[in-house]
Amino acid sequence: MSRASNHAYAEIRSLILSGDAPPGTQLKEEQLADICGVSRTPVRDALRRLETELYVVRSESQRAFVADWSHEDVDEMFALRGMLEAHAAARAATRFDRTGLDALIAANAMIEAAVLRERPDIGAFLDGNRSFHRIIVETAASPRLTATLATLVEQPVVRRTAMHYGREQLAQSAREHRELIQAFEAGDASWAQAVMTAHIRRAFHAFSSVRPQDADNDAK
Amino acid sequence: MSRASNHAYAEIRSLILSGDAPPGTQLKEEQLADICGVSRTPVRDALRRLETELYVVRSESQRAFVADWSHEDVDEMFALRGMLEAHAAARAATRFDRTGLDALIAANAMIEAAVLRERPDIGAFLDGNRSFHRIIVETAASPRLTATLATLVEQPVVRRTAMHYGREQLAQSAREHRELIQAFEAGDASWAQAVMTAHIRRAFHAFSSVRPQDADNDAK
DNA sequence: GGGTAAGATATTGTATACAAACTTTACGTC
DNA sequence: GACGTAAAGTTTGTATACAATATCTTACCC
Repeated sequence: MSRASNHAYAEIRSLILSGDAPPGTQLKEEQLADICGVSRTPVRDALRRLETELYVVRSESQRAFVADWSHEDVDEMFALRGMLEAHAAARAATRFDRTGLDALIAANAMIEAAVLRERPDIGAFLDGNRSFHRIIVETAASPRLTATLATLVEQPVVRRTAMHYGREQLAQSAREHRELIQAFEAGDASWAQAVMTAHIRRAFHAFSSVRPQDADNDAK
Repeated sequence: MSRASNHAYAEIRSLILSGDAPPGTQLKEEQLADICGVSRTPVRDALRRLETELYVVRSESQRAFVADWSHEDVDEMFALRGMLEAHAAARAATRFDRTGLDALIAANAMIEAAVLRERPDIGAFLDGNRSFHRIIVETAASPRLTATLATLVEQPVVRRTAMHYGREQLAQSAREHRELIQAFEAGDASWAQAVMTAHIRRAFHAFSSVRPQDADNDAK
């Protein structure tokens, strides 16, 4: 996809993630076109993409709205992601080479450095985390799996979770990554799969323990 | 999506499934617009949809081609579908009511009737099979799961598999459905999940045993 | 006063024209 | 003859105008 289309996608997505367009907000094509400085055509493309990623839902009459993720939705998303990422980890375990492992180790080093600061750097943590998981999914070498996981992007949720992680929870995340790396180095698919399942499951419970009023503050 | 858009989607999809547009064929927007009798705009929408469903792939320069499903791709797709449908079965097991179960029983009765004819009716088998699985996914009541499975449509593959099923294999399918119904009636999530996993796994192996030259004949 | 229908307004869907990008071809140079 | 480059042709991307459809407003009838 091209320049205008990507730009519209990024812009609208950030409207949603920043909270400027809270759940339930109607997304009108013309209005978005104005905001993004492009015509309606690329906006429509962007909305379709955001729709498959479930950031946007459509009414019966095809009007677009910012999706409202209920607790149950989040639960289901974590369950699906857990299954699929664990599967990715299992496949990746038999496919990693030294280069890939080193990249993984580098990503986790970045995460650990972010955690060890006086005041943990959430932005750097998230960047490292994203890299770490992306490397695993890519190593799994299954285009279908990659495409499927792409429609389950949960960055807003991960972000909200990480914002409320204490240093200890962030550090625990990095430790779990270390164990994953061990499993990959051993080429042990079952081990990798189990650790990943637990890793995502723990993140879910960390998310669930965030009280709604705290989460709301993210948007402000 | 609206009339023209849906029409283009259905038309292009059938071009691919019928074999008129074999894997690797370039899909040019203008040419498709002519065939479908609509303008390029709805064709573009349709191509985007087919792209997320992996019927269509794009070159680096955004040109669209009919996807070529390697044996490995099919393997992966069955693995993903197996995981997700088994998960759906587990969720559905705790959610079925009498109405839903009766619908399931009716769908399987249709399948068994199709199998018992002198010459098994593959079309009716496929219709019943589709209903059966759809009821389960709907009962699982997870919009995300439904959306995810929708991007893993494998009707071409199921079709090819069923075409080469003997009567015994078709009957075995129906028996597995019966066991699924038992698991649902017992409300036993683990049981339902295990039976569904085996059901899909067996289908994969039935598919794999179809020799490529036989499969090619389907298109003719 | 409430409900309904008709008109007005707002929003999305489609077609078409033009712009940008990529591919191919043909020509010139080494 | 091979390689590089530029120009022509092909294909996709974007903008805009118009059509269809949904939603809202208002006025009228009961």
